[in-house]
Amino acid sequence: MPELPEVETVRRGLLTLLPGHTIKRATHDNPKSFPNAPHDVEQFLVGAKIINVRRRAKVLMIDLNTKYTLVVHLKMTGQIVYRGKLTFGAGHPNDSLIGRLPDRSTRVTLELDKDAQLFFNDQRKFGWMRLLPTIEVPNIDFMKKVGPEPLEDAFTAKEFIQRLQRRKSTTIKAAILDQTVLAGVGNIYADESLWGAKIHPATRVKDVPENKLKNLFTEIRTVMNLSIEKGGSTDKNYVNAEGGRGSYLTFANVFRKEGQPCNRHPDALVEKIKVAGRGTHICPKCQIVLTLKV
DNA sequence: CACTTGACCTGTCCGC
DNA sequence: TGCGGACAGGTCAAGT
Repeated sequence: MPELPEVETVRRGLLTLLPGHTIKRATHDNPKSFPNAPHDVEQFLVGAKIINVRRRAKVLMIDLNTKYTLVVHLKMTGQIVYRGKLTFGAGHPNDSLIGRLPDRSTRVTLELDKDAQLFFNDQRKFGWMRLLPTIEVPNIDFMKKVGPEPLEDAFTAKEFIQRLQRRKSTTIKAAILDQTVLAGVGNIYADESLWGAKIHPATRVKDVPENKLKNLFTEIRTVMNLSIEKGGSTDKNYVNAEGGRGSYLTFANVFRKEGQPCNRHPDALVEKIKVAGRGTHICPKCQIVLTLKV
């Protein structure tokens, strides 16, 4: 569920809430969700002070003053939710969501000082939270192979197109979902950016004209920036660091809009198809598969 | 190497 | 209501 804009929204929330807190205790209900040895947890997590919260691709990093970092991947249904003493009071708008935590999807609970808690919830147990030496984080397999950050100024359309060439026979949707090509695009922003660039998701990379690839690069940035501004996309599971919802899907053009008129062609209805093994949303009028003759 | 498919889990929704 | 199957926003391993 969470893609770059959702993870970035969580990061920004946690950054205002966590630094300065000390971790008093950690409990978990599932070794796969939190695989660290109890010895390391006692030595480097319990008693540690949180000093920073960073993000790379869809991965969150909570830095501790013990030179260790809590690395978190939310995968499909993960949530990181903070509950402080002040936000947990009668009448707070998020009480209904965070008031009843922990619940049966809570995998890890961190007890913080000042009567606060940090919950890692994950219905499907695909996500994980790992304690690693801060200096080792860039060396884990995922970090070594993940591609550039799409919102960094240093990442250019030219480099985007070059990196796409490694996947020239696959579909353009599979290529932008490939985290080694660029970081952070998931199913929602793949569909939204391809609609924006008027490219059919099943088009082979090598059949997409270069000017459309340039447009796609711009669209990826546009939809991600808009989504961050709207606090991300909440469909079912995603919530921000305080249990609140994101509103991007209100502004989405095709994702989960099957049967509704296309915003560019009111006479055409958005269709749901399958591309790269994923549910895929298109306007059949402005997104046509191009096949160049070889 | 590039590409596709299934596996990892739990929950929900849809058709019979 | 109950049951079976398909599906859900991400990655990885194993297959061709």
